[in-house]
Amino acid sequence: MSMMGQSISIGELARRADCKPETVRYYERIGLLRDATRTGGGQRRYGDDAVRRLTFIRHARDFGFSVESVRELLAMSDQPDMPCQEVDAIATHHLKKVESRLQRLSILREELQRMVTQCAGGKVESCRIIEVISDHQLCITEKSHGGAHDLG
Amino acid sequence: MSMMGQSISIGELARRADCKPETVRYYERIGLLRDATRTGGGQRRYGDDAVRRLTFIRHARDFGFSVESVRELLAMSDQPDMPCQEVDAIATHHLKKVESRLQRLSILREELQRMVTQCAGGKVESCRIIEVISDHQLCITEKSHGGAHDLG
DNA sequence: GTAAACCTTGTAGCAACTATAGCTTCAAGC
DNA sequence: GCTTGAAGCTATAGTTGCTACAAGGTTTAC
Repeated sequence: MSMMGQSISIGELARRADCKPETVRYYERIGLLRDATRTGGGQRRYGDDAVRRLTFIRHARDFGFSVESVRELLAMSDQPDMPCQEVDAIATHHLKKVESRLQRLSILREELQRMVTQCAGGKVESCRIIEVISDHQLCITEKSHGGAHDLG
Repeated sequence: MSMMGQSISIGELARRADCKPETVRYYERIGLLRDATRTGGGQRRYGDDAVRRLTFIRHARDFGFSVESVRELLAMSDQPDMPCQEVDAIATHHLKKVESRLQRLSILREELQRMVTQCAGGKVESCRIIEVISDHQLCITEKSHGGAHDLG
């Protein structure tokens, strides 16, 4: 137990875990963080345990674990005596996803590289990029590229 | 001009471009596809041009181009006489994004591999996976892993 | 005592669809 | 011509993981 008890404001907590107050409130709302104790005026105050917990969450998210996976990981880390098979299962599953995404992305890179390299810089009419997008036949791979999401 | 004119239903169109009717209606709503002609009863009917356009859209999306990029690519492919610099710029920009995502994902893979390999399969208390998530110091890389999104 | 900095809730927005509900229309068989 | 079942219609809400308001209330430092 720290001497200070619950003395950290939401802004300070967010700063320590490198996120924003809105995110902290969001995690509370969806039940990743417990309801904070409040001041007389209704503001949230946290202790060091909350800093650790939020740091764990942010780091797991940073690893790409979904919020639901983080929820499970948290539940398990709260049960230190349990065997860690499930933890391992979640991490392994996640690793597989990362690996398959990597594979599809590297196919995509090749395809895009080819497109860009072959574009002679003339008119749209004869643009290789437009051609390849128009005609799947021109792709190296038969299959789809996996719809590489959220790359802007 | 085809003999058939506008005779393809939304379901058939979706099938030909490998997507769902909902997606077609969505593309119409956001202006990627022009408003379809309608039967007396109000159902959409399409011609071969719509098949080509939708196929282009789906393929571009499959390449990971954002809807906004697709919109620009479509506008350009509608102007065959223009120089294709902008097309090239969009594709090159996208390629860069793919490359940087690839880099971050492969760092992530290493990190996850290390975690999973070092997990001895004992109790949660001493689980390497939980430890690494708890303590960023244990990571190979100083920086964040880039918050690998949407991997499930 | 007051002003700046911080906090509160609730709601809406982002991307790119996907799904649902409750209804209407179409095409084919009889 | 009639029935039936698949497919279509609109409108709206849900998905994921936050982020960004608006319109106020609280704390803290001077």
